[in-house]
Amino acid sequence: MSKIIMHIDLNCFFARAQVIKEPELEGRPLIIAGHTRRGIVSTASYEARKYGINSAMPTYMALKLCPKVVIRNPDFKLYHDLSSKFFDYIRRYTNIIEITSIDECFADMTECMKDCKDPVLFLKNLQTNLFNETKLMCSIGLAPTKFLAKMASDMKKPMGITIIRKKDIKKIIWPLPIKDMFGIGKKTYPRLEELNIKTIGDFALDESLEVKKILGKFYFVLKDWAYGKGNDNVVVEVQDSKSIGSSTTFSFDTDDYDEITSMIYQKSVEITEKAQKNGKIGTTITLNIKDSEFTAMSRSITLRCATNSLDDVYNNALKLYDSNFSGMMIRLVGVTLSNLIDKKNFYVQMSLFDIEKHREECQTKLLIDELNNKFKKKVLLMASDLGGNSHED
DNA sequence: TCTGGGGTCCTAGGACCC
DNA sequence: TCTGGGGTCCTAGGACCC
Repeated sequence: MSKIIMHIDLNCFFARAQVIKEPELEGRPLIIAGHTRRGIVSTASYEARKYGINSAMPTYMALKLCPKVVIRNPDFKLYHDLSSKFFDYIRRYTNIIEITSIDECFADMTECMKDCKDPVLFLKNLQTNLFNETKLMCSIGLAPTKFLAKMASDMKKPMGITIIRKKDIKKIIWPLPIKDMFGIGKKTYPRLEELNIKTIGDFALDESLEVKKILGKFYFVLKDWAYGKGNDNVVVEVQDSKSIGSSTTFSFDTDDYDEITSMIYQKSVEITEKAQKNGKIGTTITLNIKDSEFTAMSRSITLRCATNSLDDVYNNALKLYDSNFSGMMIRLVGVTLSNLIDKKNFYVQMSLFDIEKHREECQTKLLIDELNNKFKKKVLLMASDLGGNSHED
C-alpha cells in the first residue's frame, strides 16, 4: 500500500509576505532584492515576472527591464513569523511534516486522506483556507513519493493542485524536460542533452555508461525517482545544522588588507555569536574567497578541539588569509565553522586523556599543529613506558 | 554596473596507519 | 627487490537547492 505524500510550496513567498505587510503593493511589479551595486533579485512577484524579471537576476538588470518596479529589502523576521503560521496550519492535518526550507514542506497525508473520496476538493479547501487565514498562496503536489510530490507541486503555479498516481508517471513525468528534474542543475542538464537525454523519460530508459559517469552514485537515486520508486519517508526531526557560515561580497573588489581583515573579523563575530546562541562548537574553520574572475576558493584548518570562540575562529581565519590570499584582488570573503557538535556533548567526544592534558588549550587558541606535536611526544613516551613494543604489519 | 547568501552532499587526492 | 590493500581523516573544489 503506497503512502500519500503532499509537497506544499508557498508561491513567491518573500514577495507575497511583503504584500501582506504592505497591501497597497498588491498587483504591482515587486522584487525583494538587495538594492546595492551588486544586489540581485531574491524573489519577483508574478507582475514583475511579466517583464522578464527572475530570481538571481542582478537588481540593476531588473530595473532596466521595468524601471517602475518596487524594490524591497528582505525582511527575515517577517518571513519567519509567516513561515511558522504556515507550518502550524499544515500540522492541523498531520504531525508528520518535514520542513525542507522556510517556504516548503512535505507532509505524510496517508492517515488523514485515507478515506478521502475527492482529493482535489480536499486540497482545494486546504489551499483556500490557508489563503483566507494568512493571505499566503501555495501550490500543492500529491503523490506516492517525495520526489513525485515535489515535481507535482512545481507543475502549476500559483495556487496549483497536481496529483500524480504511479500509473501516471510515464504520462506526466517522463515528457518533462530533463532540466526540470529535481537534482539536475544548470551544469548537468547540458551535458545530458548532449548525450541525447532531453526528457526525464529519455533518462529513465537510458543505460549508457556516459550518463552513469556524469551522475556518479546519484545516478541510481535519480533512476529510482524516475520510476516512482523513490523515498516516501517523511522525516519529522529537525536535523542539526552541520555548518554555520557567513559571507559578504564587497561593493568593489579590493586588495586592501585592513578592509579585508576587518570583514573577516566581522564574519567571525557573526558565526561565533550564532554558534554560541545555538550551543554549537566546531572543529573546522574555513575561509572562503571569490576573486575578481568570480572563481571560488577555500582554505580550511581542522583543530584538535571544537570551539566557538571568536579568538579561535578569527585568528585561524586570519592565518588562512595571510598565508594564501594576501595581496589578491578579492570580490567576496566568508568564514564558515563546520564539523559542528553540541557543546554539551563536547567532553563525550574527547578521551579523558585529552581533557586532562589539554583542558586549558582547548578553551583558548592553541592550534592543531602544536597539539599534534605534543600528542606525538606523549604517545612516544607512552610507547616507551610500555616497553617500546610497537606493532608492525 | 555581471553574477547574493545560506546551506548540504559528493568526489578525488593525499597523508597516515596497520 | 618496481613498490599491496583497507580504512580513516582532511582538504579543496564543485554541483545543487532555496
